[in-house]
Amino acid sequence: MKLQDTLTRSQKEIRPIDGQTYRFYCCGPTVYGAAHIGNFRTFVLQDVFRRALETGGNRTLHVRNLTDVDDKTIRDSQAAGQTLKAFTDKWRDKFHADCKALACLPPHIEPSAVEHIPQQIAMIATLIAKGHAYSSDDGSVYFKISSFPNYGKLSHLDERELDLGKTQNARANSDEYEKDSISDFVLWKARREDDGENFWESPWGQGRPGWHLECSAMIAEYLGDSFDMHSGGVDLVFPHHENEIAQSECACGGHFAAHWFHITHLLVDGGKMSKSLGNMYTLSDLEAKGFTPMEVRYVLIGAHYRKPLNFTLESLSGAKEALNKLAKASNKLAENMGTETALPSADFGVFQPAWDSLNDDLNTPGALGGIFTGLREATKFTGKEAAAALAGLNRILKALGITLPDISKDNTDVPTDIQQLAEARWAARSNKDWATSDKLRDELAEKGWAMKDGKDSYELTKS
RNA sequence: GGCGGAGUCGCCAAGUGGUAAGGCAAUGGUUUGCAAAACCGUCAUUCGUGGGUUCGAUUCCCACCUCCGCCUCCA
Repeated sequence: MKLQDTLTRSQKEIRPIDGQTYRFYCCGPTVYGAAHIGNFRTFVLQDVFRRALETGGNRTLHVRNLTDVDDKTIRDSQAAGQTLKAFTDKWRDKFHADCKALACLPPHIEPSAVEHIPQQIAMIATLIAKGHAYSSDDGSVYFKISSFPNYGKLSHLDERELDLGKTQNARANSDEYEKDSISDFVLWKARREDDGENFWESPWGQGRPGWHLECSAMIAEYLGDSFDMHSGGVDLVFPHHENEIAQSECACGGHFAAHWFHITHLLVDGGKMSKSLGNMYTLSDLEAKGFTPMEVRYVLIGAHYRKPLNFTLESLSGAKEALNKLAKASNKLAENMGTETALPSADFGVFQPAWDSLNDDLNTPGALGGIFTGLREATKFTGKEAAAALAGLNRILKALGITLPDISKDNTDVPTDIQQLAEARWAARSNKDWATSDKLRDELAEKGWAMKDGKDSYELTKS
């Protein structure tokens, strides 16, 4: 698979270092609230990346962390009057439920920061021993940026630019901790009054780990000093991933991630998403509006991951129809293949262009287009050909993580009163009593049921 | 101020130095008592604006406009 690499700013074929398993790390959520669709754009695209590899017959090792200790989790758990663990567990469970609803495969390993404090302390000790970090008087530990010449290679920021950024922002929060250089970042935060009971013992006193370090330590634990790919939202490029590179390369040697995959932020109605604008949707918000998680997923993969995706409610409605169209086509293929069976096959057939798009820098919208184009041809097939097409369709849909809505007619239970109304209308219609017939149809519509007339029978569907 | 990304039909969105995929919506027809559904069609001489290079640009170059991200703990 060809994939853009943030570090070299070029497309590279991604291959496993060990020649067998694609081992990659994705920065997971900070569990202090429900993730929003912007967060999910990242997680869904990472999921497609993994699915595409697996569909291609490859093995993967997917590691994604949970950030369950940081300023926000501590602050909000205290505000909620809960222990940090109770609070983060609750949001972790919500995150898992949302991921499942969005058809994201659970990572093979999902380490939590709190459960890896010893590994983090060990890494800090190594960094100090090697001269890349120092502790300050208050018991915090900082990474010494000047000790790592490659600092800035991922975000392409040189020292002058970093300095400029600082002066510009002039840090309202500049000094809670003491450090040698303002660019140095914290590895271990000394315990503060407002941390409450959330602190751990360390050689430098009580405190808690810095955010960047959590990931480096967990990566070292599960993926070692070198692995195939590291991913996250674009905003993590600097400083988070830049700092991870510094920590990990200095502590472990190795070349850390061979490939950097960053997903661009989405826009909502052409502008940025923000709480104050009321356009920060969570999955639950959208479900409350009557959309299904699969429709949300469809929209999220509807744009290339390196381009801004403009999320609108209108595109969500479009997704609903597009999924229905796919489901109909799928049923049509099943019907046309007769007694044949859609055996799994390595051949994509008419969907080969869709598969090629997916493998060309994860071009998901190109793949979706390829599916519809292929379907135009495939729905004319019969017997073996139709069976082969259905197998190909199932395979490409699986790679995209799309499951089709069940549009079979007899899957809904019709309440008795609705059934009676429908019978009454059918009788009126049979007697050519159009007035009564239309009136009853409206009545059914008000109750949320659509009555569609066939030649000799009718069909009731929930609207 | 620095670095980076984006502007393609009403909406979402691919793509390419050789004349614009796909989905939604819309719309015509068949069908229907009328609808719905289904099926068959139609739907960008044009790719933010202005220049330039070229036989030819939406695709390359320059300028400008607009939007977005990052510049120390935000996916």
